[in-house]
Amino acid sequence: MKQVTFHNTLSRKAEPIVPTKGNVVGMYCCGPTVYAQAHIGNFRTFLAQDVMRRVLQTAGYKVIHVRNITDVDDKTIARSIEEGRQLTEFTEHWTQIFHADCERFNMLAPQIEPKATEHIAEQIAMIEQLIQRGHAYASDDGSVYFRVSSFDEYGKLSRLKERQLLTDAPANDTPVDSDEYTRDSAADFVMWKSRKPTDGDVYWDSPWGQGRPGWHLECSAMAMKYLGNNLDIHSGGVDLTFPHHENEIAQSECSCGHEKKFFKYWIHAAHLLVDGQKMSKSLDNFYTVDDIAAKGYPPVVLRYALTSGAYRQTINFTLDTLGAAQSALVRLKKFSDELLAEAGLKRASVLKEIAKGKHLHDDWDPFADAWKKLTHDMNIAGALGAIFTAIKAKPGPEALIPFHKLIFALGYDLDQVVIEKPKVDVPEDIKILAQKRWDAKQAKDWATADALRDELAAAGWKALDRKDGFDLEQL
RNA sequence: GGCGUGGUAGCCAAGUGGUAAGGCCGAGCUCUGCAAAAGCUCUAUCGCCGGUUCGAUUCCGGCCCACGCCUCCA
Repeated sequence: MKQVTFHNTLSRKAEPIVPTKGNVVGMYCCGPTVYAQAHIGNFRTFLAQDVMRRVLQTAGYKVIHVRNITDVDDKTIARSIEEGRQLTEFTEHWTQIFHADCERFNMLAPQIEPKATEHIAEQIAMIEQLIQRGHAYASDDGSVYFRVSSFDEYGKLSRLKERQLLTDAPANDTPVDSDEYTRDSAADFVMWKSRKPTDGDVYWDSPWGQGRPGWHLECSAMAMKYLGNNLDIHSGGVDLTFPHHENEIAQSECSCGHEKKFFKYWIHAAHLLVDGQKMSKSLDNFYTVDDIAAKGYPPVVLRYALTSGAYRQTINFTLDTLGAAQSALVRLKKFSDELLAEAGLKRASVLKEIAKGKHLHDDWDPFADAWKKLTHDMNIAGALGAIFTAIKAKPGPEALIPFHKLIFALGYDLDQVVIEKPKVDVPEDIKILAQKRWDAKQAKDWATADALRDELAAAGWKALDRKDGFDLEQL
């Protein structure tokens, strides 16, 4: 039974994943625009995609994971010019930081990570096909637009027809970009943007003159190139449903003469709020992995906090949830440690085997319920509940593999979990007091020992005894 | 205005037409001189009002509140 279901935005229902081709699931994820460090909201989505992939792999599918890097757009160009750096150098810098963050989160690296700037030819070819088929037109200034009215199915993903768009936008909302005026219809979107002074030296030659690709186009061209035969899953944040994904569908399906459906399953992750509001720098609730790490929480704790809620539901992130995540992870780690110690195995080697697919049997006992929850539209919260319930029943050594298969699927790097409190520098006088208490204790002079404990407490310290000594903790 | 999501214990959060998983925190107990650790136990009638039903937190209708999207955005 390797059935995995996900909620498909196209049908608005949870559907079992049936790959286009055999046992291979093609999975395209809209990746980051590399102009700054990704924030935890971005990672909420990327982490959901990572678990999605891990669940599919654990179920026995071979996943081809493609995640693009958007390395040319208004923001990357503007910021790089601001900083006086070459676009490639600038985007390379942020790409590296993105990769480092992904690693810290223990995310599986996509097998293919295409960059927009390295697929200009494919994008131009797609535009040419669209023009040929009458779905696109060039304007006088050399920009090319997709003619939305030429595609009957436009809007099928976001249910555009059922919505009444806000049309009376304030006058100053009208884009000043010259190419915006030359569109035949307000709904038409740009696929090729003619070169502007604000683009600096960023441009490519094309049949329509110098310019650069529009944002929606790269995903279409690269997804078709790398997953043309495995158009299974396409995912991203909810905000991409419209217009980004709608436009991708239009471009892609029209470019091939409607021979192919551009992806069977569209999966969207909800947004993240911080303290009940949208993250923003002005509200001082804008966090990156570094910000959370600086507060003493390793990335695995943040990963837990960002993934333990339903992926299709907005989560409200607060710093308090990190404490809960930390404590829960400690329990998982302790359980893992016990099982491994009993079996005389190392966590890394067990997980490595699982990652390689060496334990693809369906023997999930005693975690069958947890796995079932995980494969049913990725119910991570439900799965965690089932895991803790199973742990409470104190299962035997047979739990080792199923438990670690779940840990693999959830992607928690338990080695990052710190069970002991970090050692802190203890002032000399406190050390002396504590030593005196220890000596009194050894002499079974309880009265003195207790008095010294009180003194320590008054100074803000607490002694934690071990068999052969003591640790000190700040109150 | 249109479309959509959510309101479950102090906090976070699953779930189901038949009297509510789990995590965190807190409290009590057990166990160790004390403390810590560990273990055990305890804490909700599911926003409000109607309806359908033998029975609804779960279905339907209305209302209130919060939030998201409506062409920059994970």
